[in-house]
Amino acid sequence: MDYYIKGSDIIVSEPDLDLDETLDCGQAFRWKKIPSDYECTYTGSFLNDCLTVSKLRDGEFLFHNVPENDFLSKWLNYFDFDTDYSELKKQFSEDETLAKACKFAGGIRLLRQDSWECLISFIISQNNNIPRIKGIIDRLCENYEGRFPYPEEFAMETEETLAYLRSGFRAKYLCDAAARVNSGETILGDIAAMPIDAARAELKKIKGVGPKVAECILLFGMYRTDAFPVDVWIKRVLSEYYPDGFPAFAKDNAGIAQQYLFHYIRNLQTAAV
DNA sequence: CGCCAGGACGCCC
DNA sequence: GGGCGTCATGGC
Repeated sequence: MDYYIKGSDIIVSEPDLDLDETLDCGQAFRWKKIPSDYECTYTGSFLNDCLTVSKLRDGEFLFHNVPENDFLSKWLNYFDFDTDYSELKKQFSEDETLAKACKFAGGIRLLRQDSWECLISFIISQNNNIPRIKGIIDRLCENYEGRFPYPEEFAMETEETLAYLRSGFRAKYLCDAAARVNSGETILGDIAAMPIDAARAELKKIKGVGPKVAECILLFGMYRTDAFPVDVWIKRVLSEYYPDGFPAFAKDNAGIAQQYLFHYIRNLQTAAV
């Protein structure tokens, strides 16, 4: 990744980034594609921090009105710009199916999101579809002036006060999660540093957090790249392409490989196989 | 109208 | 420890 400053903006060169594939692939839910004079523009947030980013051309992006300090301290990390995805994809491509997946959606990057925001977001995600997940999170943030509520704020909510979310049976899970985090019974920063099986067990103490959601929090909210969320789509991939198990060489970055595979299998009809 | 959505829980055996 | 009905809500 290279960047330079142009007025109040930052221009970023990064061949291994596609905004659609990265910001609208089901790992984050607060990014919106908005009309603009550019080929593609997204606006969204990460906790309190808002950003508008446009594609100028393949591999070149405009970060609107971002001070260099903010870019270096927040967005560089959020977009995982210090990781060489070309190298990762090269490693993955030893495997035939992964090679196809990387070729199909090579602009996916793993966003380094906030663990608290991920915990809430992926509790909402269970047995739900992406448009509705986004709607619920939109209503939540609108209620907090467009930002994501802090644990101490969310812990004040009850199933009744959360009715406006229309999150259904998940409201009681959200309350339990907020109460645990706010009381210190669950310390997400500590969990992020635990051996992965201990971290899984600790996350699953939260009501509404099962194997899949725990894995998503580890991968998307704690940058545990060895976490491997298995949903119906990945189950299909595993049974069809990896009956003898997932390739061991990709184990440390299995979660990132999972992102390519998830996108690939979901769009298999449009992917030139 | 029924079916499904990046699942988890509670209860059953 | 695996199998199964149930859980709100909304888009199709």
